[in-house]
Amino acid sequence: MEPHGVTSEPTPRGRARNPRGAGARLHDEIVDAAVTLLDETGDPSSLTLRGVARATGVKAPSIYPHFDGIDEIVTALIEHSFSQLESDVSDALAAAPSLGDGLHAAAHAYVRFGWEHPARYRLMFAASGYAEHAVNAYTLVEQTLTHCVADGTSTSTDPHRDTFLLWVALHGIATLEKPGRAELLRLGPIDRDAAIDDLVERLAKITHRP
Amino acid sequence: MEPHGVTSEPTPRGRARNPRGAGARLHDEIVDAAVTLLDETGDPSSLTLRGVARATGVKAPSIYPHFDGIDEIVTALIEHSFSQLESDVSDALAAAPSLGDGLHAAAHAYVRFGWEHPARYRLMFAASGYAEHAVNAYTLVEQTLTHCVADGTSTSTDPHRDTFLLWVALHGIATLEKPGRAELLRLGPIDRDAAIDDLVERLAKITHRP
DNA sequence: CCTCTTACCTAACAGTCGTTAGCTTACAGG
DNA sequence: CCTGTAAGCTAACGACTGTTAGGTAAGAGG
Repeated sequence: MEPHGVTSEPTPRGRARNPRGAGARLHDEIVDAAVTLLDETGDPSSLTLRGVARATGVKAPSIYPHFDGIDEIVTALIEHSFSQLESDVSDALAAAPSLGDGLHAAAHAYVRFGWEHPARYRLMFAASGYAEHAVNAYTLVEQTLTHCVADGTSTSTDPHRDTFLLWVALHGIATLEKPGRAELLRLGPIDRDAAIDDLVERLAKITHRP
Repeated sequence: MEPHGVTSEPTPRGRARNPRGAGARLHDEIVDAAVTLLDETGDPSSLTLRGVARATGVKAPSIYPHFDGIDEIVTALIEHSFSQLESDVSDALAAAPSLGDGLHAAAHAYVRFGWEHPARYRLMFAASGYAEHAVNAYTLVEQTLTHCVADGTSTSTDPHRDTFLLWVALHGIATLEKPGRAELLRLGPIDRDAAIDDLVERLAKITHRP
């Protein structure tokens, strides 16, 4: 480009341009940048079109070929996050040696997601319409609990209701922050991980793990 | 008022001015306006200095004698809301005929606040430092639960931990929205109010009410 | 009646935001 | 090699934001 190269960067202004057919690659880069931007700032108001463009390494107008505006980006971010949460939960469930352990592992995986991405977790459930996304992980847990009842691991008489109660409680603990907040609350030290196990045992009526 | 009134408004531009010594009255009006603004829009990003001024019926610079900026207004809003929540809970507790009923009533009052002011409730717990505010209502519940144990209404062996579990679960249900969201979730109809009672009984180990 | 302080205002600034219009540059197909 | 188009750019707009500087009107004290 420059005859005798003082400027060695591939593109003089802006970022490295995507190759010919791969313009769609920017679409995913934008969502990823929005995710890390939200995770790092912790502030949903940082999700502006210009801010996301900046985080992507792109000028603002370059967003428009891929998204109609910031709302579409946020929608994509939320969908991306829900599928991440869902696979976290189902992976934990699948990797466990037993159904009871699976429920415990799934509960921990769920709450961990909330602890590790607090701003994103809040945004996911702030928007109305979270129900459609959450339903997959939800029915997964409900089915597991039903199987637990069948094989005697759970004494639940209403897996449908108990799944709801368990999820509500986990949702509550997930919106807390993970570090020593309990001490800040002057409650004395409370082991959060043990609390999750307690909730699973009491609300899903799972007998103590062997 | 006016001798021959074409202009009937007391002050030609702006709002009715406060009387001489009562300039501090605007301070509370600003907080009230911020509260209703957030409750009505449901969007924390509507809490701008100019927006709050508009809702108060005042021009933007008139805020500065009372608050250094929007952050101070939000802080005042949060403190106001926590004391409202606290009095809601303690009123419910005090009005109940028995300790067990009191815990149920307090739980319902707590969740109702979250349902009726969703954006405000979220903002209250989004800011770090909510712990200092919540601690009052919290210890109130813990003491009540301890008394329940003493008089046999609860079989809890660890009121401290069980208060934490109960609060976490209530916090979870409070961040849901009140209308038929459960149906939206395709869970089939779940009675939210009955769910609250379930949580109180199972987590605080309260025996069924007479 | 006069004055001075209180309570609030207007005017204006710099910065950020979303959005449109139009330009530049690299590369694939002929 | 030439050309067309894809990929991303610059420039600019109008609207909104926080914030400062300085004005105006009303009412209490003298």
